[in-house]
Amino acid sequence: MSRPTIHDVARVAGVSLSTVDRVLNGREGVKSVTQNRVAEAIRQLGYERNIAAANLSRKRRYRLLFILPGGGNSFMRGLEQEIAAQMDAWEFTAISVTNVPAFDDAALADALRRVDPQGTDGVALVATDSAIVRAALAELRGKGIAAVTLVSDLPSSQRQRFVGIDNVQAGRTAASLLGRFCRWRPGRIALVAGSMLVRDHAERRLGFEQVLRSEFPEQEVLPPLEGFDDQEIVGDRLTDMLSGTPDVVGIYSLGAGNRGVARAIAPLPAERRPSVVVHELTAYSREALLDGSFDAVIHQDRAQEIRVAVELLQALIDGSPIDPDAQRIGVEVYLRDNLP
Amino acid sequence: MSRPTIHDVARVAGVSLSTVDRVLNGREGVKSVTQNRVAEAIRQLGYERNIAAANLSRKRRYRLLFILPGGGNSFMRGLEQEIAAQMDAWEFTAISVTNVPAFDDAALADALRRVDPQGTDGVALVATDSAIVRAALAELRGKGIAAVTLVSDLPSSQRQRFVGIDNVQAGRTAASLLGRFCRWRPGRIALVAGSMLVRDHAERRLGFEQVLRSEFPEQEVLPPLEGFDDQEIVGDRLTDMLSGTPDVVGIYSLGAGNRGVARAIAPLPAERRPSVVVHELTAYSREALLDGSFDAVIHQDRAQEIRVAVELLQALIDGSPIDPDAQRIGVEVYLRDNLP
DNA sequence: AGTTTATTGACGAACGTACGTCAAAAAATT
DNA sequence: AATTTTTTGACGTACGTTCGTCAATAAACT
Repeated sequence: MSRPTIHDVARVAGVSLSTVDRVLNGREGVKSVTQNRVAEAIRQLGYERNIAAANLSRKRRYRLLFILPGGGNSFMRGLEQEIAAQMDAWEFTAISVTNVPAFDDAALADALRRVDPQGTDGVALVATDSAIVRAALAELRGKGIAAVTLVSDLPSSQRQRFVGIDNVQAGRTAASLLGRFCRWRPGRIALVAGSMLVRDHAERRLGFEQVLRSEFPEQEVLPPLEGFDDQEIVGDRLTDMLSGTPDVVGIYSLGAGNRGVARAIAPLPAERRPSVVVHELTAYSREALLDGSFDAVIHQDRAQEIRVAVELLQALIDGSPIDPDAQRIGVEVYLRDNLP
Repeated sequence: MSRPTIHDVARVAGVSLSTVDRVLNGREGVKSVTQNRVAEAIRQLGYERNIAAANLSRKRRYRLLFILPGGGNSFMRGLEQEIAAQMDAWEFTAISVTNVPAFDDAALADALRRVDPQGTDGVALVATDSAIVRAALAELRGKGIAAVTLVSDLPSSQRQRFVGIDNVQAGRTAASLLGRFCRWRPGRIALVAGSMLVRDHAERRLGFEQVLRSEFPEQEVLPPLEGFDDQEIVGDRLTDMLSGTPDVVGIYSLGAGNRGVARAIAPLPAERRPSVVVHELTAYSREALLDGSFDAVIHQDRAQEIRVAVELLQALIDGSPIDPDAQRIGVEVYLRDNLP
């Protein structure tokens, strides 16, 4: 009736509890014939480890470290809050957070080198793309510490996984929306980026232009306006552009600086108002959706990103199997009417 | 360093383990002064129950029953698969599934009455709106069995919670999308429903018309076409309508019958093709998004619905507190480019 | 003071697993 | 056959909680 236990496995395999335990936990000193007997009993009974009991017994503590960019980036601060909020939902897991200056690869590499191998089992970091970070990451992994990248990936490094959205897909989705919003309205489309030096932004732009070119070839995309994720700069430059280019019917803002976008379009008369798609659902972008300044927001679920990162690190530390589906972070679309 | 246990609580409160246990589990026979002392110690230490250990000890088994409409409804079959898939992810929980004929309130009421009060702790049902179902539900609850409605609600009944999307919000979202897709293209909008007797459909229509009337008043909505969730009927009636009404620029299909919608629009020349928004992401609607027949799909996450239903029932059975946020099922929007 | 009742404590077994120690048995080596 | 090595078993303790029993104490009644 109830789930089989190691006792049942031992009985069926005709061995002692100790032997089952040795097999189960990969300890040495068991003949392969016996191992097979045990494995067969497990298969036959459909035995599954009771993870709760196992953790209870070994009193395992996963000690994880999150390394996030500091500064006023509201997305990162949101992530931090999310970690704090989930902190005590994780049994057997202690999470600490370190801040490093944003876009500073040397500081990040330094932080990685400083990680205490005795007191840390796994690290999640928001990567800055650079050779010294790759080197520091390799060093970290050499000490036997698990590592995943979060939000921003670092390909061809020693990081074991990446947790975050597919930014090309995000850009494609924005194009898919904006293309449809503006399909029957002649005009051009403006792109507001933070900086093309940031990997995420470059990928989003790529995806956006892919789809717009192939599916909405009648729509012209203006060259991207760099706003360095600063609302002042975004506001000023976009205001400039809009006054010089009266036929803008759509705006895609693929970085931060949502306030700047809102400020630039506010003075426009209703009939000239372009359709606007931005990134990240926050208190501000939410308001802007509700009052009609923005049409859609592309979002990534921070809570889920943290959850997945923690679960992934736990699995990597244990060497237990990983479900590739469960790791996916979806590109979410919010309009005024399906806000959570 | 590690989390406090009941031992710590007992020590700090200056009482025995038994007393802490009695307070924690709401057993009687503890003076309220002592209760307060214990409560204070808990607060002071930030003690949190170790649920794994608790469940391990009490070897609790939640025995849950899901009652779903039978038949070929692919959404319901998907739910069933989801239950099967999650089955062994739930420790201490045994789930069984019963099918009843769809839209048959007598059969549903009968199934509810047949529930074995000894072998069942909680029930999740897809409700059919009817008085006899309400009566059967009240009877069930009278036997001390927890009950939640799933996907389709039954307001003002004894059901303790509802798990599913807000269908008014779903309709609003569809209108928000379709309104924007068709904003600069003169024409009318067609509505394809299953039947207005079904609560979900009625709510979706309500939300759709709310938003379209208020935000896109220039767009005219045609009276809804009833397709009874049958692709043949939907296909035929929609084909008819489209030939008689050449200025249809948007279609919202708020029930099943997606294949019928696709069939009706297939023969139209590209420039007359309307924007199409439908419900539920399935293998078919996915294909239709990819080949451009459909523009957007409004979706509800079946896996999450099952997960929430199970967790909710567990909490209701235990009488433990319920996090209202965690129960929410979001109205998801999928385009060709953010498909999972 | 004596009696009843309410409250508290002490204890032990159980849940399923981990892990360490020591001895017994089996196998492999001289 | 004697010895060493490998493999296995037996057993105990621990993890944090639940739950039941029984005794001890405190408080509330005659």
